[in-house]
Formats: sequence, structure tokens, C-alpha cells
Amino acid sequence: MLDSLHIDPRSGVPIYIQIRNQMLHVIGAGMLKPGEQMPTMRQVAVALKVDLNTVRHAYDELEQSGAITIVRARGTFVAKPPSAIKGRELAARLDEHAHRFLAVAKGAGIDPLQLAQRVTQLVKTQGGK
Amino acid sequence: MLDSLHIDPRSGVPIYIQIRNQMLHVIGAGMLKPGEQMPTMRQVAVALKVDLNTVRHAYDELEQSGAITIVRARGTFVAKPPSAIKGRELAARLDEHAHRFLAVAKGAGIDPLQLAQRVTQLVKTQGGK
DNA sequence: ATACCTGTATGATAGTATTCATACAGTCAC
DNA sequence: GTGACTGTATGAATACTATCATACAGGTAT
Repeated sequence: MLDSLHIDPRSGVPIYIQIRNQMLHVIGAGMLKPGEQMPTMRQVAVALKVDLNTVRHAYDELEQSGAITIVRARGTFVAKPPSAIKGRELAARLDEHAHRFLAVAKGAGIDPLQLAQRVTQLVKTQGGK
Repeated sequence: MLDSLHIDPRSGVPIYIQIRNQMLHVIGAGMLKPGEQMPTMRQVAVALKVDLNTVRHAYDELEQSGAITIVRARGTFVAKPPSAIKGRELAARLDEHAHRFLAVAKGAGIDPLQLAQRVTQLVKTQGGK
């Protein structure tokens, strides 16, 4: 699984962003399932020849967005699906995400409505994956 | 028209981004029409008590996205087709953001459709600014 | 040509972001 | 407790970004 990771230092995209996105992809594609242990920060750091803290940065964001759970000294794990989470918590998280995306879109000079529309379109065309 | 511009230095949002967005809004709302001359960089700089180069930064992005045309020594003008605000660059960026939106939502166990819906709802309620 | 308008270029500064090396601390198996 | 694994914290080097002051250069009207 670690083999599928790779970074491009010349892309200009921060390493931790690259790691974060690839992890999201891996999780989204089901290569790592809910509850399953993520690769260790050190494993990733070594595999990518990158500093531990850089990986941590990526993992931190993943945890903040609710994708994974980090447990000190034990490891990191793919978060359980929302069905196992209470309605209120999910609603709150949804709201938080909505706000964040709004802010991001605005900051990027993108019309949020257009973005939302494009997303729904994407979901419908590619469906499952 | 310059009166409708204002920046918030404490918002954390870069000044040039604020200018760019407000210009996009002004153009999008038809307060400035295609072919019409934009306020001079200096006019904006003075009106907002901001440096000339900061305004330039904003105008540069507007030109890159195809919203305006800059002509040395003559001024800047709203681009011909109003829909040209959606240059290829911007479309590509929108797509990139849409994909990331999707990935993050999935990783967080949130239904993207629901999220998109919530975003549009937010936009409509807080609308103007 | 002069004056006055326009956008352009250069260089400095402050703040933030990114990455790293290294040391710390919790947990578990033995 | 020891050892070997986990994530955590601190501090520094570097790079990037945003902003500014100031000087330059192209047009156009007088």
C-alpha cells in the first residue's frame, strides 16, 4: 500500500498536501477500510524519504477533516463511517465542511454555487468511485 | 463606483484577493460593462489607502482569468464577453477544487451531494458579501 | 517638448508556511 | 523495568507571500 504513494518535489505542491490528497484517495477508493490501521507516520516518512513532521502535518489535516483518528502511541486508524456516528455530530461536521469549502472557494475567486453544481455533477457521473 | 469598495485588513484575507473578488462582483453585477474602463490602479490604491502594486496584483489576476484587459499607459478595461470571466484557467481550477471537495467529503464520510446542497444553501442565506 | 495621465519594474521588509533534525513521551509485549 | 514500537513537541533553516516605497516608461493632450 505504501508502494502506491509517491511525491513530486518539483510540482510546487507542498509535500504534506500531496500526502494528504493521496491518503484521501486511498481511503476513498476503499484500499484502506474503516477501522483499519493507517500506515505509521514513520513508515510513510521513510517510504517517501520525507521528515516525520511533514507526514504528521498531513495526518493532522486528515484527522481534522474527520477522515482518520490518531491515537497517541497506538497508531492512526481510518475513521468509522458516519452511520456509526450520531446525527448531530455528523450535521455539525457537515456544516463545518460546508463553511470551509465556501471560504476556500471565495478565496480562490470561484463561484461557490458553480462549484457545488460541478460537484453534484461529478458525483452523478462517476457515482461509486 | 469606487465607493462600493472596501477592505478589511483584519480579516486575514490578502488585500489583493479582496480587491479581486470585489471587482469580479462588480463586473458580474453589471456595474461595469464590457469595454468600459475600469477604475485606474492608482484610483483604487488611493481610495483603499493601499499600495499601487497590491492593486496591480489583483488586476493581474483579473487579466489572467480573462475578466479584464490591461493596456499599458492607457488603462484597464472590462473584457468584451462578460462570460469570459470564466477563462480556461478558472474552469480548470474549479474542476480541481470540485475533485478535492469530493475527495475530502468521502474521506470524512460525508455525502457529497448533501454537502453541496448545504453549501448552496449557505451561499443563498449569507448572499451578498 | 512639457505635463500629466496611464501601467511597469525593482528592491526592501515583515509575516507566514514548509520542511527538517532532534529530542520527548505514552503504550504495549516481554 | 527494558526495548521497541507509537505519536508529540521544540527550535531552526529556508522558502514563499503579501505589502509597501520608490523609481521607471509608454501614451496623449496641450
